[in-house]
Amino acid sequence: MALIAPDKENQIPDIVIGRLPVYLRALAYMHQQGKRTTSSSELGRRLGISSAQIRKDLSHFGEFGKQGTGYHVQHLVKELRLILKLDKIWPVAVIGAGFLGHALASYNGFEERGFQIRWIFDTDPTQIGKVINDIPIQSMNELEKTIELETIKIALLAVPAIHAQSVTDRLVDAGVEGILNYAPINLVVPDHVNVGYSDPVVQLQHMTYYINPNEKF
Amino acid sequence: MALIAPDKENQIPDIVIGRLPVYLRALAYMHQQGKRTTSSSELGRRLGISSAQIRKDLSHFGEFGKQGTGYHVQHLVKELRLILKLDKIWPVAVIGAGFLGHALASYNGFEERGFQIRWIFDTDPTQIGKVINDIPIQSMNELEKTIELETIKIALLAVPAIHAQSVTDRLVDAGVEGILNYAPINLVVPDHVNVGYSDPVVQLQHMTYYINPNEKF
DNA sequence: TGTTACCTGTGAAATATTTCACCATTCTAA
DNA sequence: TTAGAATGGTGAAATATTTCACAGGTAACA
Repeated sequence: MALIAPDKENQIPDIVIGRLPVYLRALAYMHQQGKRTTSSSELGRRLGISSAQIRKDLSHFGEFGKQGTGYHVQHLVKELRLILKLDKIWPVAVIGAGFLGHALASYNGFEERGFQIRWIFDTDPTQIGKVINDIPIQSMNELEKTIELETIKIALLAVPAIHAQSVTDRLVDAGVEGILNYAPINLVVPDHVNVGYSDPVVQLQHMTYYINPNEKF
Repeated sequence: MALIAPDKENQIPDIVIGRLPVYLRALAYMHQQGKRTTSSSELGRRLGISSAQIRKDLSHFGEFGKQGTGYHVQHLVKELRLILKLDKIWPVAVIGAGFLGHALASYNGFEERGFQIRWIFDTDPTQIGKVINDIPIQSMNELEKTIELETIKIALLAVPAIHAQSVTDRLVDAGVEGILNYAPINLVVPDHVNVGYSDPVVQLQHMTYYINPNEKF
């Protein structure tokens, strides 16, 4: 008599989810270039990934290709956007209006890929009220109130490392569920909150392992 | 008679290398806080990683801890810096002097972690000659000449996506071996060149898979 | 000194991920 | 109509990565 797993884990590996946005980016680019169809091998060549991996990844979500032909680019773009819940625009808050917060708020590449920066917060009284890319900088005093009122789910965290954890705690308490952290520090958050990290130094230090420095320095 | 592998692969997994900078960052932080010793379990708790993984990772490079006691923070920091070749400062070039290039060049957190921004390049004639954080913006016409003369090995790529691949080709031809790419596009490079990617949208799209949008938008 | 609570480093086991290899299908062109 | 080349989906096999679990070793303290 076989024992049946009561709650068969059938969830898709996170590592697979993490590749989907990369596929989407490449496919959207192809679409923009006027390309109608592509194949797992062509996509793999562009991304430096094996074709089998791409097919296997996509197979978790359905059958999107056609044997002999490949994938219809526009269709696959549409499907990936649905899977990643990008059929609506996600409103996003930027926390911190330093150089980096300014650069993020000024970047116009978010919207066509599913996001819109709608709020900017800072503590500096001399910054508050200034406008970046049509968005007025708000006081951090209004953080919780605004997050709850607007049900903001995603924030870009561009504050000094020393304040990153305390601001994170405030964001989480107010209901934020996704944080992209630019401060060079690890954040502690509850399980239901997703954190992404962007620390250029971490990435550079990863590279230096493989590079031989020259004698000059 | 045993067949002996002629070229036994004994290299350390890249995924392990990728975690070392994160360990280093946390340890340097502890050191700054005045902490003398730590343990794999404490470090793991902070980073959301199992203690076994940390011990296993470090074991690839030697024995740095002491049973019953744990790790001497300052010592482990020193060892990790050696492993990652951070005992000297790596000079770095920023390509592109837009908002992002400006933010990168203005950031003062590089130096204490092993890097120094020393050059900034842009095509815009009205930008050339301007100074950011003591560094004058140079013309892209001087790119190859400067890279070769100074033997620049690492570059931060902050140019529009449309130019990213062609600039990359120039960097690689001139001798750059590590590129941190901020443009939302995949780069094709030879095997010996290391590329890191930083695209906030890719990270946000990864998160949205796990977050339920609210009804408001 | 004896006892207890902690630690590391590490083989072995358990999982997770990637790759292989092949069938069925599609398209092209002779 | 048929042959040949290309392609997706997918179990099975191969690899890679993580976790387990325990033999020492250390420190603190009664």
